[in-house]
Amino acid sequence: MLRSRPYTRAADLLKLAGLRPTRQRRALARLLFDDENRHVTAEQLHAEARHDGAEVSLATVYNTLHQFTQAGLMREVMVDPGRSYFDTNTSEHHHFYYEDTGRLQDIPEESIALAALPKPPLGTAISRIDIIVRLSETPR
Amino acid sequence: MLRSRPYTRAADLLKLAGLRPTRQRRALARLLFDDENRHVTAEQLHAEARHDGAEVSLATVYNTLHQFTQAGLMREVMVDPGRSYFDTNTSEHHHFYYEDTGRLQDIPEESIALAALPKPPLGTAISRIDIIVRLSETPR
DNA sequence: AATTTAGTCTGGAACGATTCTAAATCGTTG
DNA sequence: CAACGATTTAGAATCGTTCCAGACTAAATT
Repeated sequence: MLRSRPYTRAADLLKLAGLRPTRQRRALARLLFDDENRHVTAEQLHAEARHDGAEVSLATVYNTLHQFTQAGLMREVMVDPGRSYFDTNTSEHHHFYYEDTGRLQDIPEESIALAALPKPPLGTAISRIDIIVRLSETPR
Repeated sequence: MLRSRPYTRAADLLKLAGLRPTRQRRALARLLFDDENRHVTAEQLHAEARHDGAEVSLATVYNTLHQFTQAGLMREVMVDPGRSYFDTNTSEHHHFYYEDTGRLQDIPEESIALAALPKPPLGTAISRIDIIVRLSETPR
């Protein structure tokens, strides 16, 4: 009776995205969407799922992250060459990136803004703007 | 006598950076610095050098790009997971990224600006801010 | 100019992240 | 519950990048 949070958002989102609610997708969706917003790499999520006793292969984690992203439930953030981060917050926002730890964190909406967005060159449209504020630990 | 541009900036920059002007470094420096600013991947630069008849290994291209970057002659730009771009423009500026072609282009200084930069979280300092404006081709 | 020395370059092996593949399994529908 | 198509999987394959040990070369020393 400790199932504090039965099938909440996770299940609904799968249905909404038109993805079959398989055991693996349900487990991952629960980890990703049941609580607050998350920033994960495939490896991290895989480890976490495994740790929870969910049997999911790494390949499936990759597949699933891409499917969720394509369905608009997540987005990919590029901060590190050779490592992909996925973010469950799909609203317009930007990121702090802790260079030493590799942690990613949303920047509060109000504390950053573009003064002027550039005109896209002819024949193109802006598909997205990413602002990454890279942080380094201050030596004390 | 068509050597229109003898040893110009390239050689000086090597000296300035305290790097031995080896055959390979001179060839790469010439490609990178003798004309206007450039955005390249290691593979691209390698192909270009080879095409010019310069015998340089891919490993050396990587080493050299990193050395130039460490010396402050270039900077790395992260736009694509699993592919590193290097930019010869080290002044503060931001980028357009053509998603379909993978091309990178500077955004004119005036046409973009941050209204407010966010306060770095306690114990950290901002080491750099990157703005990537992602472009997609407009279907006509 | 020949020798030494230290920095540099190289091919190929190694690596980590990601994608692919073909066979096994599962969810859904009738 | 049969049967079909979607999904999952382990393992191989691929990609960009880094590492390594030996060969090479620019610069300093004779």
